[in-house]
Amino acid sequence: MNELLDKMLANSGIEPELANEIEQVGRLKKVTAGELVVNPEERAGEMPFVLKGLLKVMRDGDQQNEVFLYYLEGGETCAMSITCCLEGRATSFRVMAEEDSIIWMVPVIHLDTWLAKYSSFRKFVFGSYQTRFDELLMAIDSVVFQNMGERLLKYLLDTQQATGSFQIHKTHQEIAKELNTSRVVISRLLKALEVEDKIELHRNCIEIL
Amino acid sequence: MNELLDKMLANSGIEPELANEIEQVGRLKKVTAGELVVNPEERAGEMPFVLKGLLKVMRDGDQQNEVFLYYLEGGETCAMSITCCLEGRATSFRVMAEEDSIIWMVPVIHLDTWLAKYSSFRKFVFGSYQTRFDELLMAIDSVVFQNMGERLLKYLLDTQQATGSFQIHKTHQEIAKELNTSRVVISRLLKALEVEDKIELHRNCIEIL
DNA sequence: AAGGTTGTGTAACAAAAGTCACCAAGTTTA
DNA sequence: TAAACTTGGTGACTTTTGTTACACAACCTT
Repeated sequence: MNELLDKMLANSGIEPELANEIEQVGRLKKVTAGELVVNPEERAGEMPFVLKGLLKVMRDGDQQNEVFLYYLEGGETCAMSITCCLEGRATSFRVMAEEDSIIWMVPVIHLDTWLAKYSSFRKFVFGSYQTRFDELLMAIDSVVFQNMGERLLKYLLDTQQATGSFQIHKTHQEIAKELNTSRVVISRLLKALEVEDKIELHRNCIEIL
Repeated sequence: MNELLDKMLANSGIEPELANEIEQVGRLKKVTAGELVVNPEERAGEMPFVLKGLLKVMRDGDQQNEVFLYYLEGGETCAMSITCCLEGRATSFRVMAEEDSIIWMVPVIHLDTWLAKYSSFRKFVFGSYQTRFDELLMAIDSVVFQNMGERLLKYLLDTQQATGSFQIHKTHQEIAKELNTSRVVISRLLKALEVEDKIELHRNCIEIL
């Protein structure tokens, strides 16, 4: 019935019986680029399996500021959503669709049962946690140990990696927001990267060389 | 036999049967202030339950730099050690004894069995994950959204909270290292905090007012 | 084509953070 | 007790990052 889901679950090492259960209780959600997937306000109690597309996870600050944490690609799940839903905590982070995406939303109610029953599910969930911890730690690295120029380059390369395209269709203003700095700073540093022949600048588009 | 352990496990909502198993397979480890508890090199495959004392978790950079992430107090466990051991990954972070501490070390081999068998253990482990995620996110907040003066104050207050003492026995150099900056910067900012009557400076000791 | 909007480049300046140099007061060691 | 070392204070300076202001080109709308 749902090819994408079957494929993703099989790839994640999840056994057919559990895959069937996941298929039974979940629902398909399609989001378009820019749309909010997990709202910090509404605690939907669902865990997202990314089937196709690209999501990005952002951390919100006290003011209107925010910072990019990492991308969630097809086949991945959002570990923070899991614990967040489980505990009903309101830790403020946002998951947004970076591209049009297809997601399988599963009520977290079933989590405990599956964890008890399926070793493959335990492996999957703990694997997700490990990956997310790594991503968060790398986010910390980049903020603590790198200067803005290095952070920017890393961001561009991460984006290239996640989207698979060497053309990044974002404005300087958008990038500035994700790195929690100002547009002028980004323009300046991008220009420097262009002089170093690492990128090429066009309107609404940065090309990685 | 081991009062501290029994108390901690009971407080964590772990049922007697599991508590008994944990008691059977673990070993007691005493560390003195400054000692390394989890070495990024040696993958011991053990999960630490902090019974008494205070540990701190640091992230190592590429160079000799490092940054403080959070404290682990009595009754807590190190979620990162769990996944790290499970997956055999070499994510570079360090757990050190901030005070003389008593830890119950448990081989991670048993984790999967316990997760399948005990709902209380699932609750405990996921609770730990949630707490650690929160701490990491707060670490990111403080680095991304705050300036060095605010970070320093937060660090002092966190330390006061964790140790329970209003006197922090650290040199400016040590604090500088934990915040990945230089001694001069810390001395300057501490002096500013003293002028604002938020702290009082002594040799080898900062007093929170 | 005119007029508005958006995106980018850049200069000039301000603030924050990092560096270097040196001094002074404690502490330890010989 | 003198010498050596540790710790902290401070001035002067540099670098990095952030801010303000403005010019201009590309794009869109009508």
